[in-house]
Amino acid sequence: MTITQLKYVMAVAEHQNFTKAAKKTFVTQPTLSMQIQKLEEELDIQIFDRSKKPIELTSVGKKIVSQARNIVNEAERMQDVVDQEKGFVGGEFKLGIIPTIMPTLLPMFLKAFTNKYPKIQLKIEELTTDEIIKKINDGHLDAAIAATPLSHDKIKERVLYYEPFVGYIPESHRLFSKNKIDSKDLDLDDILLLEDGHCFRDGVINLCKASKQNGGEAFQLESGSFETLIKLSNEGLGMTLLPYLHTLDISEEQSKFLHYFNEPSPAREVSIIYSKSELKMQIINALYNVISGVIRGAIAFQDVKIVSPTK
Amino acid sequence: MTITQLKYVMAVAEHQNFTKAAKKTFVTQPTLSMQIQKLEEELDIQIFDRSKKPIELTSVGKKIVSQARNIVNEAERMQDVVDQEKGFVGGEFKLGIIPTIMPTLLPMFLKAFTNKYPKIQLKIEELTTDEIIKKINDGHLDAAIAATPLSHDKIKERVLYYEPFVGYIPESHRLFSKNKIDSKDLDLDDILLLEDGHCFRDGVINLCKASKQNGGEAFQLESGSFETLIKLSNEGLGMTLLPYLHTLDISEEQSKFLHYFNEPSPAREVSIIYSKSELKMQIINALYNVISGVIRGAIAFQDVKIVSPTK
DNA sequence: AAAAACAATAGATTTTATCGATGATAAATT
DNA sequence: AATTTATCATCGATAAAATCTATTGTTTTT
Repeated sequence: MTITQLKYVMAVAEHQNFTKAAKKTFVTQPTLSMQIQKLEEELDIQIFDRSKKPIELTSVGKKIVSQARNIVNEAERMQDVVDQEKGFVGGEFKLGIIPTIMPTLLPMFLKAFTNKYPKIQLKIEELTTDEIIKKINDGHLDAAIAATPLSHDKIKERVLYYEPFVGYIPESHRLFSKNKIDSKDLDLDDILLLEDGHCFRDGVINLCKASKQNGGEAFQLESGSFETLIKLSNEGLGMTLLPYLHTLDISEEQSKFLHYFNEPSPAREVSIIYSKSELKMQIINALYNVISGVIRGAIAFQDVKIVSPTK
Repeated sequence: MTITQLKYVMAVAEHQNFTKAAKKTFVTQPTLSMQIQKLEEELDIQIFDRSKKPIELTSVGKKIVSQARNIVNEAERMQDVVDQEKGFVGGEFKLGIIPTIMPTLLPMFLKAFTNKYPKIQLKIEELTTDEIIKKINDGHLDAAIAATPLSHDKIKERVLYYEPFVGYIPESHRLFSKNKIDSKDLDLDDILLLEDGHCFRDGVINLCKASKQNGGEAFQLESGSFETLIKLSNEGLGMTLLPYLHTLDISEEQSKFLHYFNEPSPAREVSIIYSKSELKMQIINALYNVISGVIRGAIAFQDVKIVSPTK
């Protein structure tokens, strides 16, 4: 059994196709066939069911792939051990970020980060929480920034900051006169929400449900971005809730519509999350340090009440 | 990097000698030299310091060997995965657990274990340390979980975790005002103990005796379970000491009576123990891996001072 | 029925691992 | 101080392996 064979098995398992897997691993298809056959022979067990079309893992095969991932992960960590000694932090690092965090957080830390760690090539992808969890588990992402807690047993979470919710309330709204608002004031019926799939939407719904017993009413309006929500709100179609960092680049004249919550303010917990296998921990630590550094200057500490980001 | 190379490195590290390591790995010495050089070249780092006269590991070398062991261990588990499927690992396995570990540890790992190894039928028995030793020696137990070190010459021990002692101190007690306690503060006269026969009792007694010279005074009160000790303590009859895992399911209101020790905290060493004959090692390894896995998430690493569990 | 897709096989080639022999160096012994 | 011994590195040869190209045999799609 060689590490190479294990990588081949993982590639074929992933692509369900020898030819494609061969391209990905930069060898020819017969090489994959041979090496995988050799491994199957050595273990004396069938990893793939080649009668199925597309090719499938046998039940043992799934366990073998899972164990192969363990081995390969540990093997890759060897390079980390060496890098650590050399003080070298670099290489490619794939980071996922959920859409409601991406546009505000990324510009805050990206420049500082690439400055401090010029040898790290960050590949950043905007993904939903569900996609992130999948990609972290299969190794297509090294880490991600998302709203937590997710309490997912294969994923570790490290809290970066707590981001309060802020109300954006047009003059026409019943709550406009209140200086500070309270979660008890909220009513799902007149809050503009993001489209389904955003965990921030789920957070808002959880927040409203926590105080009142709302049924499953249809929501009036939904949109894909906070910018649109603000415009709709300006049209008098209802209030909306924004994550705090989004309120920082709202224009002077519109900022009078911002209404903060009484403490403890509802907030989302934002964490850097990564696989339990703890690969590339130096880079994750570097990200953690840089991000929590810039945030320290942007979000004043306050008493918050965390809102769950899941349905 | 190949698994073979890692095994070579481990062998040389162990024997501090290429020639002997070569014999153990059934290859010639030049093979070892070459392969280890190749690995050093690939990682671009020196693993061994060949100027030292028995050859020595460099400081990175030590870390590399440790990581190599991780990789090789995971690689060897691949065979377990296959064996399990073939029914090689399975059947009955008799595990003994001492009473002060059973109720907290068992629920933590049992489900995960039977899930991962459905073909193993665990038969678990609650036994005292003395009974366990007897039953391991005569083959009535395959392994057991107990407080160590026992230094029993026919029994092997493999440490699972270190479990700190935690003080449970009622308001009426002289130590209640101290935030963190110290073993020097302890006085056997006002500590509630388990009944004779529990090694945790002996651990506590050893801990107290280590700091003060107590005579053989009669102890005020004894009980068979921590739950009772806590109740007695709440009645103001004295403080007691609990193993850390027991404190995890203490009610919110009572948790204010918990007082942790200053580091290095006294702790018991908990190990899986088994006969030197090393039968059914795959299952023992499986238990070790699953348990140390769940514990890693439950007990934060800290500096501890091991308390002997024997009279 | 023909074409396309896909994995297995065969044979050739390159690469790699290992071996035996030897050389270099440092410690141990005489 | 000279010699022997122990120990690791190096060299060239060889056996083993991994990989490649070309091809065959199925199965699926058109």
